[in-house]
Amino acid sequence: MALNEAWFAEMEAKIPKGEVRTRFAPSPTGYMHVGNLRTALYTWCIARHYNGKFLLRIEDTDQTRQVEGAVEVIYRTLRDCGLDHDEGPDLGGPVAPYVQTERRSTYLPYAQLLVEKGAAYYCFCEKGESEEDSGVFEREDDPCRTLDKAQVERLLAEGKPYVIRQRIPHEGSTTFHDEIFGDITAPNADLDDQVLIKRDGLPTYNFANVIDDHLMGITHVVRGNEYLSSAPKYNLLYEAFGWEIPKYVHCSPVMRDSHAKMSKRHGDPSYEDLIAMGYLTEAVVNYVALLGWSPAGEREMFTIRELAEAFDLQRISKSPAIFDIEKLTYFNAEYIKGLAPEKFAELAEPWIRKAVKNEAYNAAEIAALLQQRTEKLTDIPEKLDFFDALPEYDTELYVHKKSKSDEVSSLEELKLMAERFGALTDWTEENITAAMVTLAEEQGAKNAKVMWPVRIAVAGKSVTPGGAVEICHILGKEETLRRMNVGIEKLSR
RNA sequence: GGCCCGUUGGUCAAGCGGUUAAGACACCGCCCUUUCACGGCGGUAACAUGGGUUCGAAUCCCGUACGGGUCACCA
Repeated sequence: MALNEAWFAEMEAKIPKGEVRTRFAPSPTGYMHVGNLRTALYTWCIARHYNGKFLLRIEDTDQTRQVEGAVEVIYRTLRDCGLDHDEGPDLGGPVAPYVQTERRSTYLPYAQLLVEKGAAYYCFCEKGESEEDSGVFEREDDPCRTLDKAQVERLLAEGKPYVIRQRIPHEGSTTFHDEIFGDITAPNADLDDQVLIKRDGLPTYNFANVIDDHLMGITHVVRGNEYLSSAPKYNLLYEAFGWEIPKYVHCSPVMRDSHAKMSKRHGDPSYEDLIAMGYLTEAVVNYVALLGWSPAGEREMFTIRELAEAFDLQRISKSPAIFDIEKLTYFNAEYIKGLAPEKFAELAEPWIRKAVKNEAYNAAEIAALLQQRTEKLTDIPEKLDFFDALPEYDTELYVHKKSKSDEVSSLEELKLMAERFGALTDWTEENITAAMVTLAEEQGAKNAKVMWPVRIAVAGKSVTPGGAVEICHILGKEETLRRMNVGIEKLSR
């Protein structure tokens, strides 16, 4: 079959030049794991750092692994994280389409071109025939490797199913350069004649990637380092075509422990899972950026824009990083503390209302107590369980050495405070504070001697967000007095 | 098994021939404080291992061990 020179020229002509172009090229599996997110982030950072373009390409050449709604998860995650793309299936662009199955017709001609150049060959073997199953380590030559042109033409004419394989030299070695790992050399004899075009006519990942990266003008190929060992084969492909080799950036994986990567299979959280677990997007992105990359200074907190600005390929680490949810939690707490109070109140309200159904209790006021002591939004409800109903509690709680408080003294203080609270006409925090402080002063005691028992009485637990003043204020005068009387009764027994 | 890659405290990591081997999380202690937190201060804790090279090695070279990747018509 004759190759269409004009068509190749047309494809080449479309390739944008003179700018940094990176791409995030996920396979739509319906699950954006943390490692994926990090790869996307680094890829985006490179593009933004150099004022280049960031593209989204969907690699869906595996027909057996299509997942409903998977592409939406990708769009949603990228959007939520602020990883905006300049070109993609939804936006179009100069080198559209951006979905590999929609580009299916572009791969075969390139494979044929390779055959023409002698760098690939048709293989008519049955599936697996020329391939050993794992466990056998000696590879024999594919018999189709030596088929002559006439034989190939005849078999093709017969309509015999085929794949196209890359013809790897038996001799010599291939060296490629990786931005992170440096120069890596592998003996050609260890490389297999990988399939380029599958029996179903679609390209393999390895082939589609090279073709698309070239045709889309990708300058930096960022991906997981599981591709490190196939990189020599990509180089051979680029060289056979006479194309410029992009910069390779192979990132080491994000691990769940020292042995295994983060994975859905092990039940490790995806980006969306983390959000459901009460983590903030900004915290997740910031934390994930620091897994495998470190900034030049000592600063750790970065907005996504600052990450792009600070990003430097040289500072990506070679070794894998274990995902530590404790440190993520720390980042999250920092981000929560840094939120504008109104913003926090807005985010916290649904969680507050999970525990506090009584609308009389002001959510914004409760949020104010929570903000400085919340690590994850999901922690909120359990902190507030005492608002709707005073829990059963033991009078032991009234004993607190540091406050010089015990059951006997507490009974006294509660009685006196109940009286004074009862006399208050204006239930403001100032007045509540003043009432308690005055009593303490009169007794020549520390404020805690009064405040401790009051807080225990109104909350029924020793650990609460906020102190006696805030809680009493939110509960209101009536409920405060009622709870104090419950305490007085308990202590009188 | 071949090939490739990696290895600094429990974790993330700085370091790129001369450092008392940073910093952060976690942990522990102290201070602050109306609880718990927050915050402040301090502490415990590391160069996988054996050989070289060098006046000098966490940094360079080789071996070993351990871990990971890859060897699919999956990506």
